Amino acid sequence: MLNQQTDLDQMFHALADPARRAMVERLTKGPAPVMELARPLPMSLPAAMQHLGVLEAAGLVRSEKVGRVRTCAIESQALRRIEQWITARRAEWEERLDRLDEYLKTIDSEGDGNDSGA
Amino acid sequence: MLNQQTDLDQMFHALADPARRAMVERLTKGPAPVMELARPLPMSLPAAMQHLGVLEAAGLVRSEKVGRVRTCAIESQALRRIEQWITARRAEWEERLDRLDEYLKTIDSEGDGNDSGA
DNA sequence: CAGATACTAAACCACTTGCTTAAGTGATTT
DNA sequence: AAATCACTTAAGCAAGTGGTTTAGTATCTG
Repeated sequence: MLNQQTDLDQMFHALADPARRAMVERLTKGPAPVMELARPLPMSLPAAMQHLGVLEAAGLVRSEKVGRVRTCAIESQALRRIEQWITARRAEWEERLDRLDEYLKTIDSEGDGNDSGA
Repeated sequence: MLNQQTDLDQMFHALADPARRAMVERLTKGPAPVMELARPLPMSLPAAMQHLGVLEAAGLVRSEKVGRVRTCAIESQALRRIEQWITARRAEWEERLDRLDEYLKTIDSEGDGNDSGA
């Protein structure tokens, strides 16, 4: 529970790369071996493996090796964590706008038609 | 519409740093001058300015200079863009689980009451 | 068992990040 | 006008990133 900060760091960082987002997008359609994740990417297999490592370290993907094939799958809870952070910010933001709106209405009905602007 | 890829890269990257997320969190409470965003951070003012630059480049924050004070505010549409990407992935993922569930039910009712479970 | 397959590990290198300090600019206060 | 304030720019540097190639390790296949 302590280092949620670092968790978010890693998750956002992991998603800040098109190759890694492509992997995540592929994995939302179902599990896949490393080979299949790497094939469409314009880079060598070791490079793709490093990206996969970043996704796993961030907790966005989990994988298991059976025989010589490592099968990867998405960890949906991690995505939810990011979603929550963003939703919280938006909620705060929208609540603020609501309060501002209330305040403006208060001012509007406070005095008579006195124009104190400018 | 073209470089949405790059947009997402920049937005996720911008949020992958605790100093920058702190700035965003502060700004969801309302606009603030650079000074106020920089003060709580454990770094020099120029360093904080660079973080702010990353947020602006990503379109998450907009700012305007009046006199010698630059006032910053959040750009809520950008947050919504990220939220949409994540929500889309989760929707895809959950839809897949639903389909899988349907499929399993199909198999289950295919034969008679044969218990094939563990 | 020879050879192909699917990763995995290691060494390396160009480039970018994330700070720093020092100096500069234009507004505002005294 | 002089001093202060709130940035802004620039130069520089240690550390990290994102790729490469090369070589190695277990599987499978014939």
